[in-house]
Amino acid sequence: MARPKSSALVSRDRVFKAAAAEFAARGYAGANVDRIARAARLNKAMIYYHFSSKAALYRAILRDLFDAVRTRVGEVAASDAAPNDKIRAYVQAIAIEAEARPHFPAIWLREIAEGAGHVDQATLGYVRDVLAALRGIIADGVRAGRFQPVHPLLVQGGIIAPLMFFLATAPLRRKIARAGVGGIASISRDTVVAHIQRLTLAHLEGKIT
Amino acid sequence: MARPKSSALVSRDRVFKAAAAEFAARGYAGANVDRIARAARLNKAMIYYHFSSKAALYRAILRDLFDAVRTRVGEVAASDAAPNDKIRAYVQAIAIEAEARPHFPAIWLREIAEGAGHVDQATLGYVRDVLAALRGIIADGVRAGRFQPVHPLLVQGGIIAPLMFFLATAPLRRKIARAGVGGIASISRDTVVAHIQRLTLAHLEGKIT
DNA sequence: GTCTATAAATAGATAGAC
DNA sequence: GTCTATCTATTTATAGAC
Repeated sequence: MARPKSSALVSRDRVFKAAAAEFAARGYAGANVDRIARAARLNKAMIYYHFSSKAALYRAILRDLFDAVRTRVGEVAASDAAPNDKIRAYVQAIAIEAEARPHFPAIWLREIAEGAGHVDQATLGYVRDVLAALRGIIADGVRAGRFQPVHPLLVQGGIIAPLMFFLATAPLRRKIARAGVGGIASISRDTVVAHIQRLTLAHLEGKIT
Repeated sequence: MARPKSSALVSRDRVFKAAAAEFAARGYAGANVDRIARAARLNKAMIYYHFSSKAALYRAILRDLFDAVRTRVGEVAASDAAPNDKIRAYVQAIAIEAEARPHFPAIWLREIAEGAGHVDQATLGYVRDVLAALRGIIADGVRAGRFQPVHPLLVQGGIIAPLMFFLATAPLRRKIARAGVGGIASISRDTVVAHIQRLTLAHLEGKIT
């Protein structure tokens, strides 16, 4: 069983999860520590017992998020798959970590909007590692004569921006669909991931004029 | 000269501009009415004189933004250009309106993150019109035998998400570049727009497997 | 139209008991 | 580890003078 020995872990984890949802829904400034406490079925003081401040709590969530992506993306880059399969896996890796964290898309979008204002040095390092992994995959493909030498950030933006857009709007699209507007919700996660994989590979393989 | 007759217009406009910058930088909840007033070289009471509340001020900014896109995109759809040129012009239209409003990308990203929580009925109508214009352009292309019948929202997400990502991160990328990391800032607005135009057309023309 | 002063509510953080 | 009570600062919004 994954049951922690100490109840401290349970309570800390409850704070973490509740805070992630609150920050995603309302942003850093809009998040309310009291509301986080209520959602975690605890009181405000417990939040400051586990985390030193609202800002530190938010930074912990950011670190977890980018560390997870860094780890999984690093595994993809280190594998011995072919470059085009690595790109497919790279897109999947980000989608998987995003799905494991419902707060991921909204928080990511907000940090972009904010110029990464809450990102600390550790997290910034993770972001750099992610970009370095992608750069490595592209370089391999170029060496193998399969990819064009395109700018990694252009590739990264083409992957993560639409992916986060579709994941973040999924709840809204379902709501609109329920309100009677047909068709808008009928784009599944798999459709989007497959589409982004194809588009990214077409770009890298120079199939786009 | 475009000089307004009454100074009221000048002051209202100063509030509007200062508020747009504040909302973009800090989000709705993080925005501070006093700071908006200082930036507008006015006092807080003047904001409530021109706009009835912080929420109403924000909604006015949202409406202006989506109305501008709706108008320009509507002109593109109504023109007699070929479908592929209309798609290029559609991408350009959004880029142009975004550049005319430095606050556009950040506010758009935040609204997506928030599930369009501040979007009122009027603004929602503008969003629908934008999507309808794109749907029309695609339908024309399909009738002319030039486009595949792809989902308009998939196209829209593929255009606007990366576009807003690159526009929103431009200041941050410049900052990182100044701090010594080379290469990251070297993606220009024109490069991004051209890239998105090509990718979108490749998608619509079925050039992607 | 523009300002100062202030009301009223909210929210981050801490003290201290258990 | 967990709680209640509270301090303190901030912030939206308004009253009322000029």
